[in-house]
Parts: sequence; C-alpha cells; structure tokens
Amino acid sequence: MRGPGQWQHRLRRQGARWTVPRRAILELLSRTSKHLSAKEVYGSLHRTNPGLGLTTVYRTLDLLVRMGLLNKLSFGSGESRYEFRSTDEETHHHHLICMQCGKIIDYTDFVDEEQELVKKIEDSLAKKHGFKINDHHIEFLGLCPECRG
Amino acid sequence: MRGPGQWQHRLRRQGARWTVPRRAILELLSRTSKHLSAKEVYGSLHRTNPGLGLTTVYRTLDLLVRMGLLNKLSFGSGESRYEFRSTDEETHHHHLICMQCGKIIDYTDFVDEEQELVKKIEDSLAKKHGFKINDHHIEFLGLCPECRG
DNA sequence: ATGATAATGAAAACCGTTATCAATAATAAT
DNA sequence: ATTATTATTGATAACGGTTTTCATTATCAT
Repeated sequence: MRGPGQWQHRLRRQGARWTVPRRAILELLSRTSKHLSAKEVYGSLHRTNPGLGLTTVYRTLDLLVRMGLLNKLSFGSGESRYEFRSTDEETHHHHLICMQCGKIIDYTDFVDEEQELVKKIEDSLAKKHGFKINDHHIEFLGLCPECRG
Repeated sequence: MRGPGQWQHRLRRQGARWTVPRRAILELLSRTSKHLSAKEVYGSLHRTNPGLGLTTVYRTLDLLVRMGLLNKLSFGSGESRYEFRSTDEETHHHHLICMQCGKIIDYTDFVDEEQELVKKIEDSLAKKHGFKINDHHIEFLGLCPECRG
C-alpha cells in the first residue's frame, strides 16, 4: 500500500510540494535495499533525471528524513547514508558492518528479545536522566568473509 | 595501574615513539569522562602545550585508536569524538544522546542482560554471514530535560 | 655523541555538506 | 484556464572537519 500516493499526502500535509526530484528519490530508495549516500543517489538518478542537481539531492534527502520517510545513517566513514523507512513493525532491523570495506548488512536476529531489553533500558534511562527517548541504534562491527582474508 | 608507563610500553611494542603530544593527549583523555572532538582536544592542550598543532592532534588521535588506547565515536554530527578506552570490563558502556544539543551520557544499565543478548546475536550473525565480529555499539537517541522544554 | 628515521607543524588540499541567489515550477486564487 | 504567490530548484561559492604535503625537529638505537 505504500507508494507515491501515500508519500504525496504525507508531504502535502506538512506543507511541502510534490515535485519530480522528491518522487524520483523516494522511488529509488523504496525500490532498493541498499543504504545509499547522497552522491550515490545523484549518480543513480542522473541517467533518468539529467537536470537533477546534487544540491537538490542533499536538500531532498534532508527533507524526507524530517518528514519521516527516510532514515539517515552515519557510520564513521564521513558520509551519511539513507534508507527507506518502512511503516510496518516487521522491518525493524539493525546493522552489521564490515570495518574494512564498509559493507552493510541489515539483520533482524533476536528482535523480540532485543525489543524487550531495549524497553527496559529506555525506561531506566528515561527515569534516571529525564530524557524523552525516541529511537535506538545497534550496530555490530567486524570483518566480512572477503576482508578476513 | 593504567598510566604513562603502560601506554609507553604499548606504543613502543608497536614501533611507535613516546612523544610529548602523545603523552599529553593520553593524559587529557584519561582524566576526563567527556567525549572530546579533535578541536576540543587541541583547545584544551593549547595552554599547556603552546606549540602543539591541530594536525598532530588528528594524527595522534588516529594513532591511539589504532593502538587500542582510545575509542572513536561518530554520532551523526559531522565531527568525530574520542574517549579513553579502559582495559577493565567494568567500564563497558553505551551512549544516550540528545538529538537536539548533542549531550552524551554514558550508561551501564542492564549490561549483563545486554552482554548475554549481544553474544547470541554475534554468534548468529557470525555464522550466518561469515563475519568475524569485533565490537558493537548501542545508542539511544532522545531529548534531554533542557531540550524537551 | 651521532646517525637514522619517525614525528611534528604550517599550509594547502580534500571531501561531504550547506548557504546564496536568480530562475523555475507547483499550487492557490481569480 | 490564467495569473499570482511562493516553494523549489540548480549552479556556484562557501564552509567545516579531516588529510596530505613537505621541510624541520625530536626520538631512539648505535
């Protein structure tokens, strides 16, 4: 059910216009399971949208994150990466990252136990430090089969 | 027992020299519980070490991370931050971060249960994806009391 | 002490990202 | 439909954190 119609409504509801670059970027990211950088998004869309500028890609990615349609990921490599943000709970996942080549794998192992523990920690931290906690990230770092040599 | 002597040995063992900037940076970071950026390290040491250059700070931080004496942290704010890496298990912790002002709080809540779950996930991921897993990060994101308003 | 060479500091280069601004396109009003 | 309003766009320049370059200096083995 997710698709252009839904996205358009979401944008309009928040006072943003439904434009060609926004649609193109959403369609690209919703179709791939990869975690793309701004440059990669720009590169991927350059064929089909020759006029598109890199500045617009940055602005659009930023907007779509604020609108809740994308997640922005920053592993320590300098550049930010973006992934489509699905609405259903089913897709809750975290990341396994190769420290050498930067490969990213989405995983969902033990999500139920994770949610349970996360809930406990969140409550504890919220009470102890007065935070309103909105999200959490978990990442495992290691060497992928190719990079272990 | 941790201290200059230990650090010096560690560096020498890996073929690095024991220099004034390296000692100064290690002492600074081992004495603070803060997570400092390169610029902040530079700023903190400028009084006592007027000759120290920012380039050296960057290089030294990088070296000490490779030597296993510091942890490099990258939350999404563009700059990297560094924390002293203690040897004992006691200090295993993760981070609670304010999305608005960037405040960082080290927490150790439910570490035992976390370690247990982490172990299970690591084994599962290692087997499934052929990774050699070395580390993991967990972070909770939210708004601190000041920023919730 | 001395020589070999790793480490340093200043400046310039680099790279991802953001600000500027005139031109354009999307929406609201007519 | 047409026009007016205003958000969005794209090119360029600017920005901030980090890295590279290279001549000088400091550390360490001899």
